[in-house]
Amino acid sequence: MNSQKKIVRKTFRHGDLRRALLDAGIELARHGGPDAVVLREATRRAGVAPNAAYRHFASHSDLLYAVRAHALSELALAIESEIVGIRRTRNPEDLARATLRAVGTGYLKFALAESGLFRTAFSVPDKVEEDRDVTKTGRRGLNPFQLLTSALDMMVKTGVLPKQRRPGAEYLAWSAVHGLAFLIIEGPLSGASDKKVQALSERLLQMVERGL
Amino acid sequence: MNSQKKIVRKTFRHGDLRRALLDAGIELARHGGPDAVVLREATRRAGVAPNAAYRHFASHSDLLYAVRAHALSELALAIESEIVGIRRTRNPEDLARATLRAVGTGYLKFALAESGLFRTAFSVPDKVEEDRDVTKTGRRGLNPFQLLTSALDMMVKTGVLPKQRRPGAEYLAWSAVHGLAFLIIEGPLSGASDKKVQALSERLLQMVERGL
DNA sequence: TGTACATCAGTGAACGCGCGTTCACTGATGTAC
DNA sequence: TGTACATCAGTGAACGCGCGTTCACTGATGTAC
Repeated sequence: MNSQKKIVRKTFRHGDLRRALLDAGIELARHGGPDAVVLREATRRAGVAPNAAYRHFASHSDLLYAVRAHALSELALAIESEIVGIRRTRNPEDLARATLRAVGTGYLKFALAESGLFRTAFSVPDKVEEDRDVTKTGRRGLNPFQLLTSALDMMVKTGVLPKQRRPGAEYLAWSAVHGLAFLIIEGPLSGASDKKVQALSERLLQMVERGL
Repeated sequence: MNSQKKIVRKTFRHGDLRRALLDAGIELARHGGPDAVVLREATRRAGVAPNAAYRHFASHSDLLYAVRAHALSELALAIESEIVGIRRTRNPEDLARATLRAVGTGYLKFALAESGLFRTAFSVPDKVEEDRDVTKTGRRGLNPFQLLTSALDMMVKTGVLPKQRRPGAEYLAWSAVHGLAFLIIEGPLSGASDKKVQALSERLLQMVERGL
């Protein structure tokens, strides 16, 4: 039933229970989304009594919040690794365009590969724009939304995107990509082949680039 | 706590308990989304013992399914009423374009006005493409997805959308609109003003039209 | 270097909650005669 | 028109479940002397 990874401790003290609970929570989210992040199950996996969790998290939602932050951080890392993979170019306009696409591609790849974490990341409304919470960022200290913002800024700087079209552009781009992610992981595209998903992703990103 | 609309029956038999339970379920979904559709609460609102529900629904998920179907139907009606409101034009190309926009506008308006039902409608993956379930349709016998499809077909017929761009176009349009709906009701745009939402909606639909 | 003690991480037991679901029943209704 | 009876919608009581959370506790650890 429950995949009880009961860990037998030798010592009374755990060592790093907070970390262990968080890891268990992340694992639960990875496989079952936000609803699977159950405090009691996390303590079971850490091999500890249920109430021990309250030494490290004020409440269930406190744990869930930490798991969500981690999920956002992993998403940021996925986007960054896509940006790093852009092939070199002298042309700054091409680079700007490629960066925006990389943000979208990274986002979609993560949604597909880690749909549980992805769903957890967005299971609660969150003002990510000005968020300075470093547990939600990747290596560059930016959260996923901020990575998108900086890509769009680059497009303006290089003249690819007219300045007057910049305000609000992040929401348009985000909408398109997030919507496709939804259709793929929870909607009618959930059974579609990788090839079809791949093709739709590319066309969607084209649409955004052209339509912005 | 619970807004107990306890109905006092005079007769032993209820009359139309199925209908009453479904209505209660819809009301619950309207205010709290899919998780609020609780079988026991529906029976409470109908003024009936909890197990009475089993005369009319095989299980909790059976009830939830019926509520979802209703939500999809209401969404279809919202879209249709937007289509009906298109101002007259002789130009079939303009009409086709206006129809697609109406589909998007209706979708977004419904998501905003009835976010609980909207979330319920999409709380479970569903193959809507070939679905012939009439409890999910509007007046024209089409579900929301099929209304979108027919709008795109119109665009091809009038030459607004090149034929080779037609396949898969529904998923691109749907992605953009659904993503914005999400950002508005559950995401970072949840606190945004109506004006801002309105402006973003229009720009998004422009982006789709131009980018398809 | 050894000992007393404060700290506080984790224990064990229990709580109330609300859920979906099953059981054997009761009593109003419609129908056959 | 009146009566016996089958039907089946709704009742009442109970089930097991798993959850988040609280309580008074215990015992390993690090520190002060």
